Amino acid sequence: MLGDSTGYEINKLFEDGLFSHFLDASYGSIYPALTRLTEQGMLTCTAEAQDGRPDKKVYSLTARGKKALREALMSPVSPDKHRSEFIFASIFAAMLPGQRVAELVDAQLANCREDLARIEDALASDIDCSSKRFVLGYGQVVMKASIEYLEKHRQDIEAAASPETAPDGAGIPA
Amino acid sequence: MLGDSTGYEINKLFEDGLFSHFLDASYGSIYPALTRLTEQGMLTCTAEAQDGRPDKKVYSLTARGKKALREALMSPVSPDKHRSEFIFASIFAAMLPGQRVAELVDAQLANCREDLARIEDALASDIDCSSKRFVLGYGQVVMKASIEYLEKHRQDIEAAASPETAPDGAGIPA
DNA sequence: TGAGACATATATCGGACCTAAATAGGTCGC
DNA sequence: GCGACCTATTTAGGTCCGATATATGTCTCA
Repeated sequence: MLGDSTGYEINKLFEDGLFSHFLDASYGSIYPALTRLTEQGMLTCTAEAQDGRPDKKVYSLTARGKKALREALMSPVSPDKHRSEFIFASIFAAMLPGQRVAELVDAQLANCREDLARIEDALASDIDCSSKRFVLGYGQVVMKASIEYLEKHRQDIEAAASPETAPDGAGIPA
Repeated sequence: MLGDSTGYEINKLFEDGLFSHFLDASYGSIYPALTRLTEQGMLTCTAEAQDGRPDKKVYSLTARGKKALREALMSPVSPDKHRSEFIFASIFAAMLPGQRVAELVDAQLANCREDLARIEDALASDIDCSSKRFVLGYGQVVMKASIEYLEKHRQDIEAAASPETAPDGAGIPA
């Protein structure tokens, strides 16, 4: 729907592109899906020969594929899922040394800042499309809120860390 | 680590409890994991007979299990994953009727508000544990930021919706 | 000029995980 | 007494991810 594309390019969309913050899909899903959708008449495939590399297979959405997408978008959407190993580790801060907790917060902050930078780059360059701006703006406010919270409250979780003195498991929620 | 528990109770932790916003796991993961961890000596299991129901199997973390948890928490954590079908649909707002887009925003707002209410209930009742407060607080600010953004910018995505007049696909990002 | 890192490009295996249903009875409200 | 919902475990089926294999081009830096 976003234009003719190869599996490789679709993967990049999920890794660095417009989709990267709120969506995910990997080669193990993308290539089998392209094959299946072509068999079902949702896509057409044009192979372009290249020297020294596998053929570049460019896929295009058919009218039927577009109809199927529109129908899919009319059916109920499931609620967001947000998974965080950082949060998981934070729950058990009381059994970790303070240094490790600080390290976890630093890593989380670095991830958020990187994500925010990527989003703001995209916002600065492609201000053309309103749905794109809406999606990027959503990611931006969520990342900003996370960063602000971590900066303001990191001492709370760092204080919860178990120094050598505290007994194992003291302070873990019941 | 959070106390002796059954598989059923662990599931509730992921569905409504402390873990529900940032983590997920279902019976299909929980029960096999409990069996495997018991075989590996990470857990012990005590079956309590109940009339008319399957035995209630109460699992307890062993010293070895606790050590393995601590080691796991010292190994690198992967970055957060945030998946949203709402965002996916928003990207294609231009091929949907305005009514459908408004419906999607309403549903997303309802989900966020429900989540926020659950978090704030938990914050109001259990203010005992600092790591718990930190985790709930993180969820709270993220949900608040989402709700605020949706309320302030919903007209942007609703305006991007394709009325009957616009051609299919006009306004979809390139 | 050469080494190493990174990008292009597709494909697939193994395993982890989720969804959903099956099973069986209990409690609570109306 | 009926229906809705809660307790409690188990598993079959299918989807999806992570990692790797395969081959080659390009860019950087010494």
